[in-house]
Amino acid sequence: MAVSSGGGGVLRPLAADGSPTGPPERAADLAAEIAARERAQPPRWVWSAGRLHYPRLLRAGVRISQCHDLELVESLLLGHAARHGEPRSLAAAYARVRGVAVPDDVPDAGPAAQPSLFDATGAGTAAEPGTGSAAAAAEDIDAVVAVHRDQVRRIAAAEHPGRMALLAAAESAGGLIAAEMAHHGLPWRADVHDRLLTDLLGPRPGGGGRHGVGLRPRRLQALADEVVAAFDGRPVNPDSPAQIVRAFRSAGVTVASARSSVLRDVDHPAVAPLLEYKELARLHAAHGWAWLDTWVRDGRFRPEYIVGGVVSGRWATRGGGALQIPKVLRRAVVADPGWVLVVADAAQLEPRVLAALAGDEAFAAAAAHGDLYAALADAFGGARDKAKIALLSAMYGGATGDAISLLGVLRQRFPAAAGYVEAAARAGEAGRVVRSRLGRTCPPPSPTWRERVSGPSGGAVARSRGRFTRNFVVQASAADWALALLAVARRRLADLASPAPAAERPHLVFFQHDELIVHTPKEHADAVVAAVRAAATEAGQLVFGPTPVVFPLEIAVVDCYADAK
DNA sequence: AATGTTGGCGCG
DNA sequence: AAAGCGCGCCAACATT
Repeated sequence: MAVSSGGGGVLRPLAADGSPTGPPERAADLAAEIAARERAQPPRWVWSAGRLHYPRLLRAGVRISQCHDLELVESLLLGHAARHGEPRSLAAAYARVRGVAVPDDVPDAGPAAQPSLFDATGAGTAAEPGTGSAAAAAEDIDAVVAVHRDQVRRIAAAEHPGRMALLAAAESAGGLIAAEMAHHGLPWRADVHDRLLTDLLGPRPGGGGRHGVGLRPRRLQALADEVVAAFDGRPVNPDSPAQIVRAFRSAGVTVASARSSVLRDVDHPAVAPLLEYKELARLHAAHGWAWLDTWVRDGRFRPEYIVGGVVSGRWATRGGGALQIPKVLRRAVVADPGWVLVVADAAQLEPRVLAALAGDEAFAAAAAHGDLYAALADAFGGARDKAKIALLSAMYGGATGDAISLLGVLRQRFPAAAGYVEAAARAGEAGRVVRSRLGRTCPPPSPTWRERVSGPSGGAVARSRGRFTRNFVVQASAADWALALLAVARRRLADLASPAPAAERPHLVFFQHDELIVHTPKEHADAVVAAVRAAATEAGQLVFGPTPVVFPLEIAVVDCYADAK
C-alpha cells in the first residue's frame, strides 16, 4: 500500500510488482486510516521514509507491522550500483526515474527540526517535491508509486535478487525500529548518573547554574594541579596534547604523543595524575552533566539513530553518542519498577560470520560450537588465544609479531576462510567494490585514489584499501545478520504480547552492532528471552541459508544494564 | 567569530 | 595487551 502525506494523506493499493491495483484514495486523517488498516489486515506500507513519517504515527499511538522505506532502499540500490552518496530522497529518486534534474538531499537538522508531515491536512497546493521541507509536506503519491516500481525492478536486477529483497526489507524494518527505540527511549536514571559523576569528579561545578560552565570539577582540578606540580610548576593544560608533549620534553622525556597508551610506559611523576585526569576528563566532557541535561528527559535517553549510517550497514547516531556510552555509566540504565532488561549479545559474531560466508567446512564445524576460539585451538597447538589472534588478524588485515605465523597456520588449516578475506583484500587493492552477504556494497575508491596508488607510497595506499574491503565483507555481513536479528525479534516480540496495550508490552530500546536490549514487564521476560533466541537462529537461516554455523546469544535478564556482564 | 582539522578516546 | 577494521564526540588548535 503506497502512502503519501500530500493533501492530508493519500493511499494507493499496489500489487507485489508495484503496479497500482486501484485509484488513489484521499484520507483526511492519515494516522487513523493507517491504524484502521493495521487492525484489519496489515499491509506493507510503501512510503518515502520512516524517518519522516513514523515518529508522528508513534506519538499518535499507531504501530505499523512492515514497510518499504524508499529512501533507505534507494541508498542500498545506489550503493549496489557503486553510486554511493548520490541524493536518495523520494524527490531525487523520482527525478532520476523521470530523467529530470536531481535535487540535492535536504540536510537533516535532527528531530526537533522535522516538519510534522501529518499536520499537512488541507495543504492543497502540491509543490514540486524536493525543494525543502515545505515540498516534503505535500508529497506526491505518484512519486511514491513510481519510485517503488523502479526499486522493485532494480532489486530484481541485482546480483542476488532474493538477498537484496531481504536486505531492503530488513533495512526498512530497521527504519521502523530506530523510530520506535527513539520513541520509547532507553530507561536512564538521571539520579544514578549524577551520583556517579559526583563520586568520581566531585560536586557539579557552580551548582548547575551557568556560572559553573567552564569550571573544572573539584577532582579534575586537583589532578590538574598535581600534574603541574609534577612538572615543577610549569604551567600545562592537561587537555592539550601538544602542551603535554612539550612539558615532558622539557623534563627530559621524549614521548611520541600524549596518548594514554604511550604515557603508561613513561616513568615520570606526572604520568599517574595525568592518566587519571584524562580518563575522568573524558567522562566529564562526553557524558557529564551537560550530556545529562541535553539527552535525558523523563527517565529516558532518546538518541537519534541513523539507520545504515555506516557504509558497512551498522547504525550510527547523531548526538548523544549512544554507541559510545562508557561502561561505567551502564549503572544508570535501570528498568522501570516491575520491568526488567533483557540484554542479548551475539558471541564472537564476526568470526562466525566469516565461517558462514566462506563455507569452509573445517572452520564452520568449529563455529558450530559455543566457543569458536576454543574449538579452533587445536589447530593452533591448543592455544585459544592464538586462534583468536589469527582470526582477528585475518579479518582486520594486521599481521605483526606472532600473528604472521599464526596467519600461516590459518591459511593451511582453513584455506577457504583465509581465502575469502584475502580475495576481498585483493579486490580492494585493485580498486574494485565488494559486497556483504545480502548485497550491501562498499564505496568505490575516490576519484584521486588511482593516481595515489601509482604515485609514491602507492603500495601503502592500495594496502590500506585492501584492509578496508577485507574487513568490510565481514563487518557488513555481520551487520546484515544483526539487522535481520533485530527485524525478526521485533516481529516475534509483537506476536508474544499483542493483545496487551502498548504501554505493557516488551519494547526494543537499544541496539549496538551485535547487542540489543529489550525493556519488558517482568512477566514476559522468559518469553522475550525465547523470542530473541529464536530470532538469532532465524536470522542465521535467512541471511546465510543452510549452514552448520550457529549464532549463540549471551542473554542476561537484569534490573540494571551494568549487571549484564 | 565562525568553520575546519587534529589528537585523543569511548564503543563494537 | 595490542594489533588490524568501523564509527562520534570533545577540546585544542589552525585557518578563514
